[in-house]
Amino acid sequence: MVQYKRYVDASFAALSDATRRGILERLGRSDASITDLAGEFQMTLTGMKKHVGVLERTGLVTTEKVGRVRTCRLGPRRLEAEAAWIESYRRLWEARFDELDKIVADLKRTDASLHDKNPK
Amino acid sequence: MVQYKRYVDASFAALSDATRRGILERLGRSDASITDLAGEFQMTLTGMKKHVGVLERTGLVTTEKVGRVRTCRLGPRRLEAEAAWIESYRRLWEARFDELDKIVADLKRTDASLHDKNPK
DNA sequence: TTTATACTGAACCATGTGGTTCAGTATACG
DNA sequence: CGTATACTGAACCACATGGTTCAGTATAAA
Repeated sequence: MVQYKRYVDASFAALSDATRRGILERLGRSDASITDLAGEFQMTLTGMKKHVGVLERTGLVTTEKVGRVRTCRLGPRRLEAEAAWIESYRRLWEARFDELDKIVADLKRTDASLHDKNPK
Repeated sequence: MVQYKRYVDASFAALSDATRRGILERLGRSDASITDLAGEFQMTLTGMKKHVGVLERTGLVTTEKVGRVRTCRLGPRRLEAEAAWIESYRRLWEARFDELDKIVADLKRTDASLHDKNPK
């Protein structure tokens, strides 16, 4: 459970970087080597390796080294827990604002009846 | 567009901390002061103020100070862009793996016909 | 065997993060 | 008035992040 939370932490953190989101989108089109990715995102190999490492640690990317080249592909994680958290938050948000609407409506009613009884 | 990306960056970063996700869930139940939140999440007022500041900057929380107390409530942002990104990623992931399945199927077919022509 | 390619790791750097303490300010209460 | 409450800002801390350079190692190609 704590472990679960940490995974969500790590995934959201991984997604908070535009380059890493770009890498995921890129790997959605086709697999790529570190050199490919470094070229496309204008970064040193070392820099790209680090980003791939972050994505790999969260399970969003897997890699395999054959000869000199390390091929990167989308990993097994599908952001289910993250999608679920966001969806449940959105429902919470709706519920909360419905509730506030009700309170506002009540206030308006009270206000109206005050005006009825005590206009001024 | 760049600005849009930065907002997504900031939201995902804000969500990468379990305490901040907890604060959002808590505020979904009812509004709360900094003192309330600091007590519930066992943290100093200053520490909590910082978390609220992060959430406020991303629009996930709004606050209003009346007298001595600052009341925090859920803000206008509903994580639409973030939910959309994750959903589109999940579709990409499905498509990519369907494609890989097809490749594997092709390989199996080729392999089978090789066996037909050249059993060994 | 030499040379070029592809990656890797260590070390460094500036900046950000998640937390603290301490010293305030502003407001409410008696 | 004096005192307690609620927050705020500055400063500090250890550590993480996003990037770099530089010096390797391992493999492929000529």
